[in-house]
Amino acid sequence: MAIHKKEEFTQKEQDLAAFAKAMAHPARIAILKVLAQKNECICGEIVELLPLAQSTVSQHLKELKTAGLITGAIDGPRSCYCINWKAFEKFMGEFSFLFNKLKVQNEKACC
Amino acid sequence: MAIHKKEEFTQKEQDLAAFAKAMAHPARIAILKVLAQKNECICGEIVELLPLAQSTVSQHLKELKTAGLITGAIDGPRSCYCINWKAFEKFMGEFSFLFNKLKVQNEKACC
DNA sequence: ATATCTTATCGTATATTTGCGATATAAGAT
DNA sequence: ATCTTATATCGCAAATATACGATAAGATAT
Repeated sequence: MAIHKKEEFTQKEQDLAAFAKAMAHPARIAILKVLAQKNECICGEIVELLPLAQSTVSQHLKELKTAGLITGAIDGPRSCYCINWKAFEKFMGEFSFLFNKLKVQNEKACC
Repeated sequence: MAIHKKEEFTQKEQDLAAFAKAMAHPARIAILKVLAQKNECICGEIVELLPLAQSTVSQHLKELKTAGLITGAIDGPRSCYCINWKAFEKFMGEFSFLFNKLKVQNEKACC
């Protein structure tokens, strides 16, 4: 790859790609699903639900947190995570804007 | 990574992750944007619009096609690509179902 | 048949991701 | 202070992704 070319795209393109990347792994999808279903913020419960080592789950949580998809707070000896609904809304909205809106106009694709 | 663990997740989780992965690069977001904006199916025009070599763009197109996000057809000496709106609708719908629906119930997150 | 134009594929270098065990950190219990 | 419990981080190995030039393949024109 030599030199990254990612910087040559627009900020919005990079942001959408980063959002997608954060979800581009079944483990992270599964984590988000758990967090979405249980209103209570979870922590080590996730480790038990996933077929992965604790350190690996922690790494995935960190990635989701860095991407802004979830929030995390320390709760005594354990950590508590929640979905960041606002970030979700923002990105889903942008995707819809980019594609669904255009779809209405251009439904008849040529191939 | 030694052994892939992806297979240990549900098919739906894997599918959503694959969909997200296909969009997890600004170049592919940019390609989708171009295809969404121009109703005409494009080909080498994309190469001119992106800051990437022709072979790299071709590779990204292949990934999008493999993921089912775009369709491709040979048109004389050139290739013609279009967005697969149905796949888009399907995946966006699943994301909405997974997260937006739940959001209504659980808006008051604890962190 | 040859030349040209467009796109796909191959080979390869480098960067990033994924996963785990081991270890650190931090809070609470004994 | 020490032990346990929960979580984060480090270090490493293996797998994937990214990018490009070179080359192949296919269509059209000369």
